[in-house]
Amino acid sequence: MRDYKQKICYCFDKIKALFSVLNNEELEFLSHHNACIQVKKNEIIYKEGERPTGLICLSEGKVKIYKEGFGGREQIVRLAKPVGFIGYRALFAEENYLASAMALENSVICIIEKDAFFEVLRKNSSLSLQIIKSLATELGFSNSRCVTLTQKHVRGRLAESLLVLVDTYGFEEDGMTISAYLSREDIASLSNMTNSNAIRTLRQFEQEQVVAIEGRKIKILNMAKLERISDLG
Amino acid sequence: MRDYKQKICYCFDKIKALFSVLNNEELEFLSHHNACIQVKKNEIIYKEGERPTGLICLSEGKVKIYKEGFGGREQIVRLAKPVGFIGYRALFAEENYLASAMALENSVICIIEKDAFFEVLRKNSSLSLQIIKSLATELGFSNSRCVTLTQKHVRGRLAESLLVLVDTYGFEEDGMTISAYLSREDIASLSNMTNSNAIRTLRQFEQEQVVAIEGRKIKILNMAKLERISDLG
DNA sequence: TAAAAATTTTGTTTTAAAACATAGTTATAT
DNA sequence: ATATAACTATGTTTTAAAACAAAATTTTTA
Repeated sequence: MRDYKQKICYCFDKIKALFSVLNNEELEFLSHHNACIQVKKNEIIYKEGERPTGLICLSEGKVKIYKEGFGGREQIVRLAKPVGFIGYRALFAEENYLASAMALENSVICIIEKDAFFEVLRKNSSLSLQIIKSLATELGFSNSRCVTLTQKHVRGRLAESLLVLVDTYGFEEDGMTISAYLSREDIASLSNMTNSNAIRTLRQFEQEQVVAIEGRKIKILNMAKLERISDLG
Repeated sequence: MRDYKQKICYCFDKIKALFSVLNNEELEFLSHHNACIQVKKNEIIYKEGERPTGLICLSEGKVKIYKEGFGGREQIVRLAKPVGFIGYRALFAEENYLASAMALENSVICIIEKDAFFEVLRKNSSLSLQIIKSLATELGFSNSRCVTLTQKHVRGRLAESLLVLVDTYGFEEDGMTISAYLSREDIASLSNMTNSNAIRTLRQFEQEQVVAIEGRKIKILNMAKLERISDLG
């Protein structure tokens, strides 16, 4: 596990949005048990097997949550965006992490101490209900994604992944460039396919004028067609 | 949705075990907002797209939770055993069902009215925490299973499914016969493969003396080897 | 009990995707 | 500025699993 040194925190205000159901006193309390850390691109925030020490909030940046599969083949379970939680599953299940988290770009995270957080959680049932709802929603995503990752073909999976990227990170100002610059490797891990297939299929999409590619920059030219490819499987 | 008629309930005592954190008053309250229903083998309890009306508890029997995939290909998401909840994900996410539930054998379910349950939930933070924990645990399973279903080969997937069956339903008195009699079709849906492959691979396992087959009855002859096949992928 | 339906079984063919190989390109560090 | 490493790209071969087909068996029902 990374060595989390306490630093002066400039970002608690940002993550407040995640705790809209708390009152000022509770917010104040959490802010005193909070540490902020800058993580560099490609830096690992936590690793599979480690023990959670607190509730991690992503304040700025982008993070991938991924699992190591067979023969070192990686699968991206989830992409996190600010402002949002990461690593909460293991915390709530009282387990060690089952996945790892890595910054996709320079990011800022806040860590709220475990005990402090649970103290608030025990008292505030609105917060509990909110967490129950979001865990249940995520479980739904996970189940659905499992079906598509196993049943869709390469084209359908890649198309879906691009849509997931758009859903998660949105577009740049031009309204067509996906606002996330993943490596082909990461696109492959997200789509559950080999590197080669991700590259090849992306190239196909370009030839079909569904996307335009410029290095890691991907522009969606024909959203409707992309959705059709995804839906077709 | 099935027409849930109120019936005299003989089974609330059984499902009480699920609510160990509630006091007698709360239990009493829930028991008055509870209906018990017998469902026959192959009967559908709820379908993808329907709206949850309450918290369903499986009191007796076995139930599969499955999703319809592409080209009607079914994937079993989870197997439920008594005593346990089913259909709670959609209820907590405040969504319609994303999966369907079908009885694998004659079963008894109890349905606790939605509003009554949430009323108790809002007041009892231990119950909330318990639910948070179990949702988080299940999310972990779901993520892990997704990796194995996509990355393991047919043999590994089938071996894992047999282990899941054992984990969930255990053995008969002989200590080797899996205490669940699924169709080959269901074994295939659980292992994310075609019918033919499930049958063929099961036959292979028999030839390798890992299992013994007698119709739907499956005996595990060599657990260690089965685990090895599963771990190898 | 016979007929029909559903399920299980086995063999063959086809195909999608992985594995492999190798070259070109871009980024990083010295 | 040049060397090294990391990433991207593309072609070829191999392989695992799906698709297809058709028979045998079991279960259901009329």
